[in-house]
Amino acid sequence: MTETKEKKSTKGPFKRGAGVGHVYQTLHREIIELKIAPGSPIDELQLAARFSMSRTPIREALVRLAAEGLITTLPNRATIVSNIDFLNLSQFFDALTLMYRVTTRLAAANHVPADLKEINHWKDLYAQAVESRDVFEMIATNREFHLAIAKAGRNRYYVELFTRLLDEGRRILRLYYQSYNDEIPHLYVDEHEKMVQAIIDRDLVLCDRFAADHADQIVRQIQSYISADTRINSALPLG
Amino acid sequence: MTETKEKKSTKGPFKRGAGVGHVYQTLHREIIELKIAPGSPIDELQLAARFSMSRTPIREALVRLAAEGLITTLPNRATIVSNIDFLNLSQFFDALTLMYRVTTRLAAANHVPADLKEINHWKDLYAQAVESRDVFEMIATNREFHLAIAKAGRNRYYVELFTRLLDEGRRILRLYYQSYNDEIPHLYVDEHEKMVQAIIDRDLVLCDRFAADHADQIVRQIQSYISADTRINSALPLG
DNA sequence: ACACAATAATCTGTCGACAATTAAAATACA
DNA sequence: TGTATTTTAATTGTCGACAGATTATTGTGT
Repeated sequence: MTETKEKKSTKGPFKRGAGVGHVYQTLHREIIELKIAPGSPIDELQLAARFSMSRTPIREALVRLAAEGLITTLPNRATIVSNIDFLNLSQFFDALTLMYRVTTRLAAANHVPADLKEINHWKDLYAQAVESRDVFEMIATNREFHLAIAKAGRNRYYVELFTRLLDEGRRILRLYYQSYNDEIPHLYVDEHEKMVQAIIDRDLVLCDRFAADHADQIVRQIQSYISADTRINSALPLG
Repeated sequence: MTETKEKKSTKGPFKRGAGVGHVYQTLHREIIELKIAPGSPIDELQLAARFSMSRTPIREALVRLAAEGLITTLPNRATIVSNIDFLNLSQFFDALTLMYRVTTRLAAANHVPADLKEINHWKDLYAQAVESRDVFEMIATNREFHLAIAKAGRNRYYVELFTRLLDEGRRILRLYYQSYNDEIPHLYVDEHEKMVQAIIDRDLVLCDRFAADHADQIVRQIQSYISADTRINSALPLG
């Protein structure tokens, strides 16, 4: 046999228990990228057919997503993609700002050379996305950039919370990207540059200030998007 | 029929989908309270027999616990209760301290009268537990006290992270309660009193300082427990 | 024509069983 | 006797099917 294990058959393309992870990751991305709109019902049978597997592993993936708050299960009724609760956005902004500050500070304190390589990698990709005016790529690379900083800070609790917050932020930005303005992203490129330099210099105070400023920028941007939004009732929960 | 719905039979004491929640809560508590030791294997068949239900709802509860990090699933092999990783305790201390400070500050800013009632309730219960020298009750009520403060702060992201951290702390304290000293708890009673007063006065600065001090106390306490621990290899992961 | 009740359809929650995989036990061999 | 190899056992991951519950549909009465 030239190939020991690639696909055990045409039906089951995943080996033993890898399917759940695949379903989880796929749905996660589709929810974050608003491929599935908030409030949309999730049909287990449909997913089972789509991924060509039983409902059982599908449900396990859904339970994971529910634990993360990405989907909401109405008991005995449909499970839906969680709505973005615009009524409590201040909680989100507050936590996001704090995590920006804390993770950047910790990165300055704890980073090793390998971390800088990763951070610079995403910093460059973000600048590149700005150059080519690819809005979705900007949103995605910006997330990875700040997540790389968080990982350099070496605190799994912060990394976990920050990941959730950045993902939530991606959903909101996607929802309002229509009014995206390409002045702001260039500003972000500069701010990213300054943050990285402060991390390299291990200047905690400067990191904290840059991170706070950066967070304020993003919060203001999101707020301006929302207030500039013209769609009627776009912010109302569907349920 | 005098009773419309209580138990549909002697076998299934829970109605439609309430079983998973029960299993989750029960296992959660048993893990937190160290009824099940870290590293212990979790047998699905055994749990299914114990709760007299199929493996399917058991597995869903386990997936939830795994998402929370309380259990670890080795693929195709046993799932075990997660070990406390003593190598990265500083991450835990750092995050715990930050959450103490942030939640107490927010409580000062956002609390309403009903919150104070809840906070005072648990403050009194803690003091009472100290009086009766019930160590486990101290640990439990202390958690509820600080969680009540966090809830008064009205930020679900912080409440969620803080909950996880406090639970992790409970596991560690349980592991080392043998050397519990009843001088410290009295100090905590005073500190709790001062924190509540600062919250009532809406004094953010004072809240921050008291919370930071309180966190430092607890961190020092845990650290002293660990260094005073005489058991050989008690801090080593089993795997 | 509208409100209400009965019925049907659809989807979730649960179950028992089978397949795949790994750990343990038994056997063979040096 | 100790080590490698096969066999057995136990346990996880997956499946198809059934039962309970909710929503949509149809039917009935005023």
